[in-house]
Amino acid sequence: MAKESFGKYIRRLREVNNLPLRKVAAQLDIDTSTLSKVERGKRPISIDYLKPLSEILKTDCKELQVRFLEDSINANYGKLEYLIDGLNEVINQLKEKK
Amino acid sequence: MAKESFGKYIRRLREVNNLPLRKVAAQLDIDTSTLSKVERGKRPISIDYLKPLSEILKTDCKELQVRFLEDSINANYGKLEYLIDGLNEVINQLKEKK
DNA sequence: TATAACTTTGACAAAGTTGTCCAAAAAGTT
DNA sequence: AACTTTTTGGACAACTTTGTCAAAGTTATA
Repeated sequence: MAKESFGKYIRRLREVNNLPLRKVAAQLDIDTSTLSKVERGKRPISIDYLKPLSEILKTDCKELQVRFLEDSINANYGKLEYLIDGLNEVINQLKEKK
Repeated sequence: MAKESFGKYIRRLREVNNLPLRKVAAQLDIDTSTLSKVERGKRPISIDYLKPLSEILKTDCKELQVRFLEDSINANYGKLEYLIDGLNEVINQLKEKK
């Protein structure tokens, strides 16, 4: 079964924390409607909001990034035939680089 | 040491094949100067050109995709703290999905 | 039901991207 | 050196993306 999307994930967290869109959006300094669209998958979130969002939603920053990447990579590179191989290679490069 | 960039890679292949920018660009149906910029890393290549490009340059389509991903993922997600973890997770998801 | 708070929708502006065109620069040839 | 071919640079138009605003729709509650 397919994993919960990024949007549904952050909506769920927001509801768990009993926060209205209004408050979360204000803390991120974006418009309520923008956040609403992100939650419903109508548009991607910008990468810079991930860190603050994880704090606002009191969630693991890593988990949030991982979920973001799942959506984003699939949207951007889903067409590629050799995506898995490419990702593995990228990981190898990144590990060497440290 | 850092790996050869995507641009340098396709330039090298083009030169090995003794093809001018003009010919490769024409086959891709893009402007010569666009391809020139891609080769010099002044702009990204659009994903749709990868397959035809691999044919024109007589190279392994997989290798080309992998090199493209290295550049592209680094450019788009390089900032993320947990990039490696995220990529691993994405790979797991993709493997399950098949 | 009336009211207030929350959420969604779509038109819009600003900024960023993608690719073209053409002139200038560089490299190769005779 | 003159000529031809290849490559580069930058201004431009078309398109896409990112986020805002305000009005309309929903939901919760008194």
